[in-house]
Amino acid sequence: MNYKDTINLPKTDFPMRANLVKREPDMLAFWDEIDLYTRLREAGRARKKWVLHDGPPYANGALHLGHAVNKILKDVIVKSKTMAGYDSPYVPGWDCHGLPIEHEVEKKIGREIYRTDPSAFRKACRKFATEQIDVQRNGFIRMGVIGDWFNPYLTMNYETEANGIRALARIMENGHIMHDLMTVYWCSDCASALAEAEVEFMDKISPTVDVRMMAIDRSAVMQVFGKQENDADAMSVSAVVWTTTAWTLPANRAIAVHPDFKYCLVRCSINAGADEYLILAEELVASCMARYGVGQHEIIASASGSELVGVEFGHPIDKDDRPVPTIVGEHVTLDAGTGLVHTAPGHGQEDFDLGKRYNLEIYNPVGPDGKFLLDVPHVAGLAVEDGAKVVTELLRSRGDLVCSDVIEHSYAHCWRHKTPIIFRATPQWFVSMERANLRDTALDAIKNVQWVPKWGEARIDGMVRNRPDWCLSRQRVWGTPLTLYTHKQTGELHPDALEIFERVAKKVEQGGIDAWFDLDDSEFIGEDSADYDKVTDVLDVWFDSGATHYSVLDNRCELTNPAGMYLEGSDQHRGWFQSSLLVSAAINGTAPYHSVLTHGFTVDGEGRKMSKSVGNIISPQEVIDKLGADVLRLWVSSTEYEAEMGISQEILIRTTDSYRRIRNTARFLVGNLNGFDLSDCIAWDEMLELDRWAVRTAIILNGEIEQAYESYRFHVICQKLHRFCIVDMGGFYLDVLKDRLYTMPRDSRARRSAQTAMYHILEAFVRWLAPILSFTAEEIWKFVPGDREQSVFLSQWYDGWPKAAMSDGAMEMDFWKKVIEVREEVNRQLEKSREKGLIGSALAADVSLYCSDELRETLSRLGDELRFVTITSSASVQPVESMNNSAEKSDIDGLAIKVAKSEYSKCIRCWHQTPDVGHDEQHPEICLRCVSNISGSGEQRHYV
RNA sequence: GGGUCUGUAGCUCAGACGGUUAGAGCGCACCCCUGAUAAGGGUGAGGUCGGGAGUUCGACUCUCUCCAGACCCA
Repeated sequence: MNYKDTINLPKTDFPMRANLVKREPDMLAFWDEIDLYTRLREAGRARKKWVLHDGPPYANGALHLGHAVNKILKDVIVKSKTMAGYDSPYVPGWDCHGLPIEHEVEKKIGREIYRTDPSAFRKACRKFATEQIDVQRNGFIRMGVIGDWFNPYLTMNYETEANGIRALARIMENGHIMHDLMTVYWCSDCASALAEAEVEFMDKISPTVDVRMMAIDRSAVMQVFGKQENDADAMSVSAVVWTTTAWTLPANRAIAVHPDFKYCLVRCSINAGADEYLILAEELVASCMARYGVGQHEIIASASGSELVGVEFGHPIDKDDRPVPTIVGEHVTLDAGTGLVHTAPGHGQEDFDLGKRYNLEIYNPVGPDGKFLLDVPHVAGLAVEDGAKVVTELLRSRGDLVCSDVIEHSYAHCWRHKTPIIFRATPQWFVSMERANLRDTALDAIKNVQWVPKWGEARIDGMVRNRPDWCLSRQRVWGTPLTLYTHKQTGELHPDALEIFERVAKKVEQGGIDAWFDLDDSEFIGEDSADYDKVTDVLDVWFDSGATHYSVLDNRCELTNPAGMYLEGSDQHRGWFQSSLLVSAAINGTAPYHSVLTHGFTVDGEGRKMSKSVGNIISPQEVIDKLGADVLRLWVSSTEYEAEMGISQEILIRTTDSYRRIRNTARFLVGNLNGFDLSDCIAWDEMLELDRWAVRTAIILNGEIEQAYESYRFHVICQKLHRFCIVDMGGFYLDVLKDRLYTMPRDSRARRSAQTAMYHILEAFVRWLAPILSFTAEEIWKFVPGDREQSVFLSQWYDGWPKAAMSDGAMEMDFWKKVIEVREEVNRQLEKSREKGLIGSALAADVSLYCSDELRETLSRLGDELRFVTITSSASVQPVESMNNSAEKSDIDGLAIKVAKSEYSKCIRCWHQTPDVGHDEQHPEICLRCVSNISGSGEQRHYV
């Protein structure tokens, strides 16, 4: 007789080899076929909503790991919320306007069209963005992210564009918008402002000038230096400033000094003239004297920069007509020049900031074409470079040019024209942080948000507290327009500004942002168009995305504002979280989200950021193509996301190992449930104790996992899952179970009991996996016995546990805990015997346990079934007193163990070595237990 | 230079309130099994908790400082 045929081995079509790379696309096709996203929405109709609002990735470029981390974390959360019983719609978005796309398009269709036909240019941008979205969408779908992929929100959708305009209207209505000057990079050839990204630094040879600015009140200056008027000998006293941009001298409005530097009063003769006093930084006196060609000089006195503050000097161009104050500038250095810095607030960022701080005039006499305005004396109509020459000559003729020279330095240039850029203070539109208390409103709103991790709150709080007003306007073409009209003479906004927003929005809804640029002004302001200028600026792209709670959440009925969660990388505290907060606070006075979760950036195995030059970049595509999306998802989920997320080949190998173990555990469960029907389930009271332990263990873990999903601690889930597979299942329960499953009659109570437990465990297990290992879970789902939803995602956390299993089972659990400890000690002794060559398989051994009374009482409960726990041919419990010296003490008090090689022959069916093998004439090679199991009523089990 | 973080065995992670020989799984080494088999089981060796200083009877856990790394600014 071939006893092998009488054994119930696991059998399943569920493959051991995952072959995810091939199988995952099939699963995607399945989800597509059953229209999973729609089915989920139908299923969620009556449920409470929980909305994760997607932060729109920029619609340009290949997906990198950062994208993958972000979208997968979102997907895990949305899926877990769905399985927790919420309706959790996910509408992906894309950020479509803005500079990077303009640049890409410029590369494709050339630079000219941008200026000659902005309308065609915008069209090309729209087309480009659409193509990029297609590529990125496919990538995200391949990762197993479930969402409304073919009905996403795009910031360039006509309706979204229109709603962006309306959002701006609400903000203006609430008094947050202001018009003010700000310095911008400016290219005279482009005749437009440049974004930071359009500026490149190149070496440039610039003329430099050292300019004398005469003290208005000589005696006051002398006093600062501790000198009396009569000490001065009536010699002139001047500050000397140095600059590489002589053309900015007409706009001079201050001299900046460092408060901590020492400044000297130097007596010398310049250009063979009469002796005079110059003020120079102490450390630079020598180099200046050398540069000026002065041999003899005398340092008369010195004073600190802070003492000089407030002293007035004559303007370098306007001379006596315009006194210029000395102010504090922390940015002043001693690298070059004189230590006294010519400050023109209309022509530089730092100068502008100082100008704001000291309430100086922000004077910009240079037009968009890079030429001086016609009302500027001396240089009217000249290009700045020519202006510089005229200014220099003027200074020379007046004797105020102390020295002129050239210098080679790194200077900002337009990346298109390679022309040196200039700074121009130009009127821009701002969201004011103070005008209508936006800063305070936002800071308050921050307190009402749950920040995950907690320190996110301090981070964004600090940023909002210290940020400047938000400059909204950009001199670009591909963006949501600032739909304003200003009066040609007064510069005032059109009185109907708020209504105009709505008029424009209506048109934009029909024809996109081009409606604003292309339609005649009379469409919007009728006859007034003669008196008003249309603002042609577009909005900062951060406004587009920052307004999506208004433009998208408020306008799609499946979504909610505020959202349940925003989730992005930690760079977005400054980016999207903040722009969204400010827009929402400006409109509604509240945050647009209940919670904000941030994750770290991906880094390599050494914790360094990924970069081309280091060559440590791993792309999501590469992982998916080699290992599968589920492995990528497992990596994302098993990595703690609060700090940096490390990835390397080794880490991916470990992740794959872990994946395989999880998969095989599922496969073993499935294989042993082959042919199992729900009607085969055994009642809780009828189940063997070990199986009840297993179910209770799973129930405890189930609670922990649900809790971990709820608190977004996915790496903990991965650890617990893995440990469960290895320690609780493979290392104990399933190993012990094999004898019962394989050798007992197919439909025996004991075997069905095991299957009942395995069935419940599998039901829970597949759900634990689903949010993370979505493809694999769905694959397993089809192998779980019983009728069920078409997709695991249409189910919820498992609650089909036997009712009685939920009751207190602490006593039983304690008992098994002890049994497991004993088993571990037995294993240790078995291993020693193996090392000695005494046994190989544990079934070759008989073990004797010499126990204290207490332990003996515990273990003897299992009777003859103890041997199934130890997986040995026999396991006897003896009193300690009967122990002989061949027993080994264990780490457990009151337990010693003796292992002996069994002398009985091996039952070829169950492999146990027992004295009764061959006692049945008909079955000379097997034990009586097996005889009963194949031809009798079957053995009885109560515990194991 | 500033702000917000991170640094526990080769890898991924645990370690309220400071208090016994710092835990787990993987990997590794060795062994077993061949009825989960491109699987499974067992045993074992690995950290003094980034470095240093301090507070304390006592610190991985508190303070300071240094180093390395990340993000955001300057």
